[in-house]
Amino acid sequence: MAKKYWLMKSEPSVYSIDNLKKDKKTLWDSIRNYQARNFMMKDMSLGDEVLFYHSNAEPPGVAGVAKVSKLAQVDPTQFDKKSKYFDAKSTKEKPRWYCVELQYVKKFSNYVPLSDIKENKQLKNMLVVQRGQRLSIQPVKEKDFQQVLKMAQS
DNA sequence: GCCAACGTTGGC
DNA sequence: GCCAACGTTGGC
Repeated sequence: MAKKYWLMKSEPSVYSIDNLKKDKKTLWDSIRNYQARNFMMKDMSLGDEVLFYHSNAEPPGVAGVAKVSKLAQVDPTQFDKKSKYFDAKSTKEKPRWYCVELQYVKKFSNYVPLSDIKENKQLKNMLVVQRGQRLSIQPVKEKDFQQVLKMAQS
């Protein structure tokens, strides 16, 4: 299967590219949105590359690259009563939430702020620049992915 | 199954 | 901190 590309948002005050760099790998848990979950469950493959996006950051933007290192598995936080992501409607027999594991690839030496992506006409179709687009996991076209990499190098 | 109310996201 | 956009919930 051809490699696919994604953009995944994280608030750096919660989990940033530096956390991932230190951890090497992380479970992308706590996703409680069906569309985002379905991307992880149905569409992601091993080796898919991910733009690591810092949301609610100053400024918001793409901070680096990760890749999918494990396919979707049951999200453990849904069974943790102490977690804010606990879901009483989910059962072990039929878990509701799944998540993939991401592996650190690189942190951009040049952070790519959202404002630069918005100014780049070639990227005007990227979902992240569309108004009101809140989905925390988004598919990205290969040429858009490559363009963001280029911006991170310039 | 409609839709109003409410909660959350996330840029500004 | 504001608020627009969108998802979810729950009454009917």
